Amino acid sequence: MPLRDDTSPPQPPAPMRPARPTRVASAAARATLREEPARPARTNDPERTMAEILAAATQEFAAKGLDGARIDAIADATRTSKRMIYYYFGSKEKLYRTVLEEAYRRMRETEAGLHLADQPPEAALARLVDFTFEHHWQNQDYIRLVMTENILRGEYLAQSRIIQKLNVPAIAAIRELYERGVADGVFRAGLDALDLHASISALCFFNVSNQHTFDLIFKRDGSTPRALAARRASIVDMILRHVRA
Amino acid sequence: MPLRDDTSPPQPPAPMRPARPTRVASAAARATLREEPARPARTNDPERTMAEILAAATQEFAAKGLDGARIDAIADATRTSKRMIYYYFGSKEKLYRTVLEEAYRRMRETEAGLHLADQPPEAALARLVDFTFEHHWQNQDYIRLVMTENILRGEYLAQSRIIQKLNVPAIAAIRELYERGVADGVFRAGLDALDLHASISALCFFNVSNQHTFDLIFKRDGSTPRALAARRASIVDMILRHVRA
Amino acid sequence: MPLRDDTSPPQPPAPMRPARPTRVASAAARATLREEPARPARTNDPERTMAEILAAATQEFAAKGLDGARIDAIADATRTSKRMIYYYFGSKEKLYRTVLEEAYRRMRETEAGLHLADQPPEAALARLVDFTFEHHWQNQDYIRLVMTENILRGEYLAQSRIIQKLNVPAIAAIRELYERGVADGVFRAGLDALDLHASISALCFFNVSNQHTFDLIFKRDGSTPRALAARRASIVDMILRHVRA
Amino acid sequence: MPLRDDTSPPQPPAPMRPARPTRVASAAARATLREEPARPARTNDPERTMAEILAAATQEFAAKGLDGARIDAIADATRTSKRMIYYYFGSKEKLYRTVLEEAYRRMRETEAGLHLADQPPEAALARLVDFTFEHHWQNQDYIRLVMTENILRGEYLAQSRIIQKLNVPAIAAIRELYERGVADGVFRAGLDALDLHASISALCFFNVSNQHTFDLIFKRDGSTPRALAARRASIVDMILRHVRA
DNA sequence: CATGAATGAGGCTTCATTCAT
DNA sequence: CATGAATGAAGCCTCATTCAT
Repeated sequence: MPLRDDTSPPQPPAPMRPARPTRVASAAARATLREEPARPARTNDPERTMAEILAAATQEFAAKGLDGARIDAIADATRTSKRMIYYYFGSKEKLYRTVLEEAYRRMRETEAGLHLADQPPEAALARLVDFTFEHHWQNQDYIRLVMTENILRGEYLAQSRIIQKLNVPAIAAIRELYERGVADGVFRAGLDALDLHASISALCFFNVSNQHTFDLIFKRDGSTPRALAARRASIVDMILRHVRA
Repeated sequence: MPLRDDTSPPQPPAPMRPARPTRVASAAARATLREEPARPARTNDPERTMAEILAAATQEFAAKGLDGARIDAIADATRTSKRMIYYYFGSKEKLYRTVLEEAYRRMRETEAGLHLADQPPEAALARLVDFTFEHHWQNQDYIRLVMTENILRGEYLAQSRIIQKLNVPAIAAIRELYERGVADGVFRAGLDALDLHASISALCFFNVSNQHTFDLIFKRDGSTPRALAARRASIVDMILRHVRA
Repeated sequence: MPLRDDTSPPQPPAPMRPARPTRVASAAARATLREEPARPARTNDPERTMAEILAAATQEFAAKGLDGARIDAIADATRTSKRMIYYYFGSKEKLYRTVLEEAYRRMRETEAGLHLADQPPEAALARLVDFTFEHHWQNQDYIRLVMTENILRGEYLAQSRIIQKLNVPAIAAIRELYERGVADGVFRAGLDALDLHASISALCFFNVSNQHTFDLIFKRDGSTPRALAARRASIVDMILRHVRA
Repeated sequence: MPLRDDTSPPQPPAPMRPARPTRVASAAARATLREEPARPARTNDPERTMAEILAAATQEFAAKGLDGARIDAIADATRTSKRMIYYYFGSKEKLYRTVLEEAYRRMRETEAGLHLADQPPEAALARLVDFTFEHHWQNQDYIRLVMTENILRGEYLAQSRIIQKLNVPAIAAIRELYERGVADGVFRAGLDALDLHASISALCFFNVSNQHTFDLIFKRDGSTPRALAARRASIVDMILRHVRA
C-alpha cells in the first residue's frame, strides 16, 4: 500500500442498478435451440469459489446495503450458482457478516503494515493521517459497508466474535505515537489517543461517506485530484495543529 | 434553541417498531355515534393525515433505510391506512424523497435560527460548532436519513428541486463569520469556508453516524453525557486551533 | 351524415395510456400555496353533466375495453368528479352498459336516416354497403365497443332491455331492398337477408376491427385514403356480384 | 386436418374458471414417499411446466382479454404456482405476448398443412375458404386473442420479432392459387391477393368474433350445425363469385 | 348537487430459500 | 460439489367504491 503524493482517481463507483436479465430469454431460447449452452464450467475449487462469492458479495453489499442487495445479483456476478452461496454461507445475513468481517480484517492488516515507529512523531502522525485519507478514498466499498452496518446499528458486528480481537493494534499504535510525541515535547499532553483516532477517522471517513450529498448541496465536485489534495492537506494540518505543543 | 452547557441525553434511538400511540383523548366526539366498531377514526383532515404519514415515514426510513423500510410499518404507525400513503405520496420512493426534503428543510430552518453575527468571531465559531454537535446528536433521524441517501449515492437528493435552494445560507453564514474573524485578526487568512464547514460537519456527523461500530470496536460507550461532553469540547478546540491566527 | 366520395381520415385513435398525474403534485402544492385553485366550476346542469360523463366514458371504454378502462380516467376527462359518475350511473358496469346502449342507439338512428327505398335496388345496395364501410371507419369507437362486448360474450348487451327493440329496422330495410331487387329481376332469388347483412357487416367491421394485426402482419398501411377506397370498392363489388341475378 | 362435409359442433366456449383437473393418475410414483402431504406435485419438468402455464394462460387471456385476465386464475389452472409464471415468463405482459406468439405460430403451421397446389384453382379456393371458416370456428381462443390484441391496437404483436417472419406463406399460397386460376382462365384478372385474403378472413373471423352481439340483436342462434353450414356455404359462394371470370 | 378524503380487497411482482437430480 | 427448478411469504401498488361535509 504505497503512499502516493497525488490523489489518484478512486475505484469507479459501481453502476446503480444493474438490471438482471429476465429469465425468459434463455428459457425461451432453449426451447428452440434444444441444447445446453456452454456454461462457465464448475470450479471444483472450494477456496476459489468461496473467494469469488465473497468478492461479488462485497461489491453488492457495498453498493446497495444489506436490504438493497440481491442474492441473485451476487450469484450472477459469480461463476457459480445461487445454491453455492447457501452451501457455503448458509444465509444472506451470514454472508453479509462474513463480508463485513473480511472487510475489517483486511483493513486492520493494512494498518498493521504502517511502520510509524520508524519516524519522528510529527512526521509519523502526518503520514498516518495522510495514509488514512488515501486508504479510505481508495476503499470505498469498505466505507460503504461500515455505513451500512451503522444503519443497522452495529447488529452484525456485535455478533462477530472474530472482529473483536484484531482491533487493538490500531489504537495502540496511535497511543504509542502520541506518547512518543509528548515525550519528545512536540505534542502537548493531556489528549486522549482514542479521541485523536476518532477525529482522524471522522475527517477521512466523512470525505468518502458523505461525498454525494455534500457535493450535491454545494454544487461542487470533491472528487477531483485537486479537491482531494486540498482536503487532505487541510485535514493533516488540522490534526497536527491539534496535537502540537 | 437554547444552547445547553451540558450535553443532555439524546433522543432514545427510535424503537424498531414504534408502538402505535394509544388512542388520543379527543375521541369524545365519538359520543354521538352509538356503537361504532373500533375503526381507525376517519380524520378528514388532509393536512394532519399527511403530517402523520410523514412523521411515521421519517422514523421508518431513518430506522431502516429506503430498502429496509416497510410501507406496512409506516401505515401501522399511522391512524390511516396504507392506501392513504399512495393517495398522498404516490409511491414509496416519492414518499422517501419527501421525507428527505422535509428533513433537510427543517435542518436549514434550524441553522437559520442561529444568530452568529451578534457575537465576536471566536465565540460565534465556538457556538456554531457546539450547536452543530448538539443538533446532530439530538436529531439522529436526520443523520440516518443522510447516511441512507449517501448509500444511494444521492440519487433522490439529486432529483429534488426544492432542496437545492435553501442551503446556500448555511455556508454563507460560515464564510461571513470566518471573514469577520480574519478582519479582526483573530483568524488566520487563507482558509476556505467550505473546507471549514466540511470539517465541522465531518466531526459532528461521524460522532452520530459511526457510533455503533466505533463503540463496538473500542468497547466503550460514547453516548454517556461525560463522553459526549469530552468529545464535543475536543472538537470545538480542534476547530478553533485550526482557524486561530 | 353525408356520404362522401372520398374516404377522409378517421378519428384519431386515442392515445394509449394517458398517464394520470399523481396526486402528490397538487397536494404538495396546496400545502405551500394555501388556497384552493380555480376549479372548473360546477355545472348545475344534470343533463349536460351526464352527457359529458357519457362522452368521456365512451372514449375510455372504446380505448381500453371494460377491464382496461379506469373510472379515474373518465372522471379526469370530465369537468365533474368521480362521485358524480356514481351518482348518475351507480357503477362502472352500469356506466358501461349505458355507453353501449347509447352507441347502439346512435348507430340505429343513423341507419334509419338512409333512404334506400328512393333508389333502384342495385344503386341502393351499393349505397348501403358504401355507407356502412364509411360509417364503420368513421366511428371506430362504436366498433371497439362492439368488440369489447363480444370479448365479454355479449354479457351486458343481454342485460339491456332497451337495445333489443330498436334493431329490427336495420334488417327490415335490407330485406325490403333485396326483395325489391328480386322482383325487379336484378337480384337472384333464394338469398337470406340476414345472411346478406352478416356479409356486409363482416367485411366492413373487420376492416376497422382487425386493422392493427392485419397491417402489422402484412407490413402495410390500410388506413391511407387510397387503400381505403380500394378496399371499399372491392367490398361493394363483392356484395353486388353476390346478389346479382 | 380432414375437411368435413358438415359443420360439426365447435369447442364448447371455455368455462369462465376452468375447474382444476382432478389429480392425474400417474401419482403412483408417489408410492415410495410415505405420508407426503397433499402438495401440488413437483414436476421438475420445465418443458411441461411451461407448456402447462401457456395452455392455462391461453385460455384465460382468450376468455378475458389482457386486462381482464388474472395471474392467479392462470396459476390455479396449473399444477404449479404463480411464482413459476414469473420464473419462466417474467411478467403478465410477457406471458401474454408469448401466448399471442404461440397462437399465431400454431395458426400458420396449420395453414401450411393445406396443400392447395394439388387441386384445380376453383376447388382449391373453395377448400381454402371452407377450411378457414372451420378452423376459425374450431379455434375460438385464437380469434379472441386476436380480438384482444386489436383492442390493444396491436401493441404486443408489434413488439414480437418472431411473428413477423412466419406469416408470409399464408398470403403467398393465396397469390399462387389466384394466379393459377387466372392463367387457367377460370378467375378474372386484376384482383389483389391480399384483398382477397382480407375478404376471406373478414367473413370467417366475424362469424366467430361477433357471434354474441349478432345473435342477441337478431334473436337467433348462429351456432347450430344448420346455421353454420348455411353461413359457410354462403361465404364460399360469395368468394367464388367474386373471383370467377 | 357536488367534492375531496378515505378505504378494503385484491392485483402484480420479488425475494430469500429449498428441493430433486 | 453443483445445478436448474421450484416455492411461500410478503412487498408494493391499484381499483372501484363510499363517506363526511
